[in-house]
Amino acid sequence: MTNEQIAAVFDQIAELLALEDENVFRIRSYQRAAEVIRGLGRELAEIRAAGELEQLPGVGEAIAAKVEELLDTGDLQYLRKLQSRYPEGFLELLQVPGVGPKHAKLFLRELGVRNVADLRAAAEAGRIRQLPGMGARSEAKLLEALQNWNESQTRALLAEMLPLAEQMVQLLRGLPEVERADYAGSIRRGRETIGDLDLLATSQHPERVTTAFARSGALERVELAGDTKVSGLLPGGRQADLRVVEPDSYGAALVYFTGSQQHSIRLRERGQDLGLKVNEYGVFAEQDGVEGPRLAGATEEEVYAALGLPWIPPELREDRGELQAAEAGRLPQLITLHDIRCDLHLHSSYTDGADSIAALAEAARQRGYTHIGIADHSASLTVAGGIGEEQIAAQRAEVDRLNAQLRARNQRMRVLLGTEAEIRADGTVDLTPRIFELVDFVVGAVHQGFSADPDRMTARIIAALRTGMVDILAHPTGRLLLQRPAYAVHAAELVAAAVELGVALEINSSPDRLDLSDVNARLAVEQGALLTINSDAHNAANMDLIRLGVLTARRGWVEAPSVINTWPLRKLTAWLQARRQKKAKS
DNA sequence: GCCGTTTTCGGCCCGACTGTTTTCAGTCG
Repeated sequence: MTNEQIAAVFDQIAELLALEDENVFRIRSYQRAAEVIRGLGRELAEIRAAGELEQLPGVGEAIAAKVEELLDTGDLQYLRKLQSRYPEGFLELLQVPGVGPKHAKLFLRELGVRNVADLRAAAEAGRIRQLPGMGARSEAKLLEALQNWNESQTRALLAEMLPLAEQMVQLLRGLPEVERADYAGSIRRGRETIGDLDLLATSQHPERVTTAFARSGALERVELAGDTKVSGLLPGGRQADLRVVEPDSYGAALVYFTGSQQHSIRLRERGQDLGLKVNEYGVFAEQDGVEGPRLAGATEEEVYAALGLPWIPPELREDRGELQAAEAGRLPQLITLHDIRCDLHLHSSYTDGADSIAALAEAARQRGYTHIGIADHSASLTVAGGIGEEQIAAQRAEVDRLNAQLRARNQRMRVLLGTEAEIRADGTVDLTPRIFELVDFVVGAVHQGFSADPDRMTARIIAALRTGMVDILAHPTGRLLLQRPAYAVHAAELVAAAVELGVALEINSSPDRLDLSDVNARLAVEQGALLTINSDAHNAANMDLIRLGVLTARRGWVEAPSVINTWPLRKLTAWLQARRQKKAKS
């Protein structure tokens, strides 16, 4: 079983235990274990083989035993037992906004509601309002939630939500009484998919802002509106939450609403140890349960400082060791968009790209880059109009002409020519070494035969790397977010091979790829792999997508020096030269 | 269920909002 599958089992156990009205801390243990497992770079099977399961944070004797059972049998008796107490599909009820374990069980017990369809029928028949603790209002809210449920239940891609978030922040900043406004939540942390949009504003009069926002029409439907909080649905059905606090609390609120929840919990626990209370309004001295004066709150830096920590970049706030690193003064110097000097995976109009090489070079120059790499599809990817040696030779001539022109105009921009080769099912590459008479570098990629099992896929890619023909491995795990699962290969083995062979692993910035993932990027960093962050743009405008790749890299604790896109052109070409010489010798 | 250079037992983050059971439980993040 994959880490993701095992994490999903623990999430399910947590939901079932909540139905059982179990101790909340026991429930939280399973949730925490699930999150820790999702954040692992290594596969659980490997960690188990090394006898290190119980060394994972949040994994003790009981959970370790369950991991082992899942790895050995692909099944878990404990889960089966819990599941057997509820109808199939019952847990889906908990996905309906406003329905928690208590109500779900009430519906089952009193009305025989077994799934979402039953619930809808009961609500439409007016039977919910007859239940103890429920009324006509509860029933109406439930019906409304059910109506919007389908459209809002899937997560959205980061790229889809970022513009929406920026738009909302602009709107908020334009409201009277608003002093500051920002987006927070998982979008500020740069997560690859986003569940809902968290917005934060400051004002001396929070209630005026929440009222104005609720009336602004920004939300298609307002679900909840209080003095400091508004929730509702954006056009398109995405959930949005606005919180408004006073300026003195801005930093504390930003920390809190940026999360992650686990990061917030760790901060509050740390506060407790120091005799401090941490909430979204600030850090307060606390004695015998009595809240003392506010020690921090206006800025994030101040809040972290009150807890004896340096400011932690939002992308790291996942409870994946960032507090320990901060305490030890070992936070990474995260790569920034500003560090990027080039984009090495661009498609031109020679194949399925929209723009000429010259247009791409100019777009890159405008972005402050000093060089780019064209990597059009090679001949065997016919669906993308892949090109053979003859056309690559024509590209070479054009690139040489263009570089001469750029030099003549004293423009600090150079074009490297690459090609995106196919890694075939047998682990060979659809090119011969002669290609290096024409191109400066080769990007290797798998575009077909994805259904192969992970063992075979891993062997296939590593074999391709061993040919020495591949300088950059594009979108290494082949996932497609919200479409195709993340584990097409054994990432850890792939990283090890890339390190051994000096191949750069790509963080592909396509919105539905972001591959390597944050977790795998971190694994690569820890193993000392070279990385490359590329847009994979098929037109000049999409070169801006590299921002997503940089966010993903930051989530993976990536620092600039290990990313070849941050290197000066001279260093990059020297690296490629050295690889060619090594290949020639072998 | 996990965790611990003050603990191997007794803790475990904190607050907003809603609807309804007039004092709070349920849900959410």
